[in-house]
Amino acid sequence: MSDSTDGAKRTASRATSFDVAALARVSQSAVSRAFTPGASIAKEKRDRVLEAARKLNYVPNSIASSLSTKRTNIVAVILGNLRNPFYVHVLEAFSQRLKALGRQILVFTVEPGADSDDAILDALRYQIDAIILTAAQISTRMTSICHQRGIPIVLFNRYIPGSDASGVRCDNVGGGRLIAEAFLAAGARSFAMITGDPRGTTSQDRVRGFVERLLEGGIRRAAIEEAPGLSSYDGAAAAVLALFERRDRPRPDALFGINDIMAMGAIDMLRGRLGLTAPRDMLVAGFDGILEANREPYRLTTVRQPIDDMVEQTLALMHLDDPDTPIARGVDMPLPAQLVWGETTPRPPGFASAEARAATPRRRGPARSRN
Amino acid sequence: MSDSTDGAKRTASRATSFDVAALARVSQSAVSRAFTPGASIAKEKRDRVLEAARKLNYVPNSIASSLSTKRTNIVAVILGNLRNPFYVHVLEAFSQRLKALGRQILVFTVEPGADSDDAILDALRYQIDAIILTAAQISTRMTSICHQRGIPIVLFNRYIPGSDASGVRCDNVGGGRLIAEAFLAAGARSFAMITGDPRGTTSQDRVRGFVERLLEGGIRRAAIEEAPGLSSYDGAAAAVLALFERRDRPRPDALFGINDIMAMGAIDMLRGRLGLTAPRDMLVAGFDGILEANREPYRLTTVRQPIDDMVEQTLALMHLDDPDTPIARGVDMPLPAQLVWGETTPRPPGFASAEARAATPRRRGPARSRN
DNA sequence: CGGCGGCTTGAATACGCATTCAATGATTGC
DNA sequence: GCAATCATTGAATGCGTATTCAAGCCGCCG
Repeated sequence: MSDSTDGAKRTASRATSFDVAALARVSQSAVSRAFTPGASIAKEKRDRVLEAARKLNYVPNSIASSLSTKRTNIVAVILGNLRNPFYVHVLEAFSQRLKALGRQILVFTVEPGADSDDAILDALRYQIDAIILTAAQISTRMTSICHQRGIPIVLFNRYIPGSDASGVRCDNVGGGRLIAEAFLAAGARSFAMITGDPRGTTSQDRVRGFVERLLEGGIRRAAIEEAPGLSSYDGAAAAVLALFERRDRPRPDALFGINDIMAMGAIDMLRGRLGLTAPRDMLVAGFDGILEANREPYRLTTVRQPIDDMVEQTLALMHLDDPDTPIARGVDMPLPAQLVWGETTPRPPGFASAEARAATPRRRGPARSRN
Repeated sequence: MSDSTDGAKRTASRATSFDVAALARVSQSAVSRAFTPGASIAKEKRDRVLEAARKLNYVPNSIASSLSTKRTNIVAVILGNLRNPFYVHVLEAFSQRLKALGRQILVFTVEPGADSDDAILDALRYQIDAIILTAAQISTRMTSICHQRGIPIVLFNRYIPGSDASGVRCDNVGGGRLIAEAFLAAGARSFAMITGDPRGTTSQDRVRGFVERLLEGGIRRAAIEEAPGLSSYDGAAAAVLALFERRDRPRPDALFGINDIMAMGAIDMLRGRLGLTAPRDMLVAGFDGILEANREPYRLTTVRQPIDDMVEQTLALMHLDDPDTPIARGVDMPLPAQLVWGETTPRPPGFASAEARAATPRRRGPARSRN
């Protein structure tokens, strides 16, 4: 375990391609070629190089490599809010896909509500090949700088009308409509929503779709309660309380949480403090389709975002493999959203049979092990 | 929004320090100095440089900088399992602290149970300044390579006896004892544990402390059920079922989930499928002290890991600011763990008063029935 | 048998910045 | 008033790799 040079300072002895070249009795070029797939080098010589590299524990220096190739194979992922499991799932999905593509991830977390300009500037210093932006504001100055530098930047789960940056998201308006429809089908009469950060089209679109569909059903009013402190479990819980303190309106019998984590906060507040259970005392629905919302205490009716498809589209927009492709500007790519029936709304007769559910074990079925 | 060169290919026009120097009529050295805090440069000249840089949208190239300084200011964080919110909180904590220290994070996710050697090699290519390893195996060959290269590597929430790598963790044995003690104080007679990955000292130590303390209390047996598919919510749920199918032992009246997420899975399975509620039908406790376990459906009694202290110790071990300090080898740094009373165990008389709880709203108030 | 194209190879160079070194001008101390 | 110290400056060099370029080598076709 402990070698001879025990108390040694950090000797920082890192073999370079020249060291390997010397040991293998070849040129440095040959070493470089040995580690470059598809490079022109005789098989026998490559083996000799790899052998020498192994002996020296040689690890190619990607930093130096990046300096000449002008590609780092690093993608920046800027996250706003890891308190919402949705974005954790998003990070996981990107991590998995980018690993498969041989890319690294530089993560940035930004205070929810703060703008992401600083994070983007940090990212640019590292010459990242692309930027994925979730849940954060961005200035047009930044998008313009990125374009000037040839860095693709894709907004995930949001879009900014008129912006140069492209965005991948789901059909939030349509999703909001699905929830309204489910509520109407269940015979609800009085409606409420809990929203988080009112900036951003994601939230607005969901509200719009919801209200729009209610209108078509003849419902002209819906209470909209904005949670304090932006989107969060706790904010939603507080918003539910506030909603119940309003005496000017009838108590709602259907509650739409703008995302699952807030719907969960609402459900817990309803049950724990107000003694109300869904769907008996109130219908509840969320949005996102996160794993956690399908667990026993919630079984939330929600709209599932097609994360995997969204991730794939995001990667496609970035053209990581052919950097010379012109960057797509201002593309808005909405993907279809799908209603997932849980148990916080009664299921209408037509939907009584088995439904596709979120990617968790069959509800109440024999639990399977894989996670 | 759209400038004149609309359909332009990726022009990749990035100003260099030479461009800035030319515009500011100074040498490239001056530009470098203008961006280096503490460098010797006249204030007036620096301003001139910064002005020119602004005009050109100049962003210093950290890659090139790293090549000469041999420091990237990047720290690799290797994560095993983002399905467990504990590690999400850990990532958040590191992200926040490292941002404050001006460092970037390169994240790697590793399949739970897989070894992390590949991720480490990838990290080394990027000349990261340090490695933080959570929830993953590591070979002695890797630790040795890291040491040879002068890269500090710190294991988070685990340690490997006899390894060169240092580790920061909490006192898992002591924590396990605390849970046993809480169960004993509540008068439990028959005990069970649900464990995940049996490799790794973290899980073993918790089991050991638990069993050890039970022995001291005169209890000689405890059922240990290993969840299929390693540590996970679903695995724990399955393990609970398996536990109840064992007819050879009395049904346990106290259940220790090796971590909170598994305890949550157990609680949901008990309640949803077996109709059992904690603490009425069974005492339940977990370990970690995650936010989620203190929500309404759980209110879990658990042992809180001092994440912030652990993060701080981890950073201290890495000596990011003085790279010439010899790397600490094989340090094992256990921090004290603290019992957090929830509602899944009865609180003994002495603890009836207010306790420090996790940061969520006060547990249920007067349950008003508004109907 | 001559020539041509394809595959390998190594020397040299570029990538963008930090830093060393020597020189200059400015300032202080005596 | 002069020497000595100090702050500021630019030219030059190095960091580790990829890539270009020209040269060497081989086999193959006509």
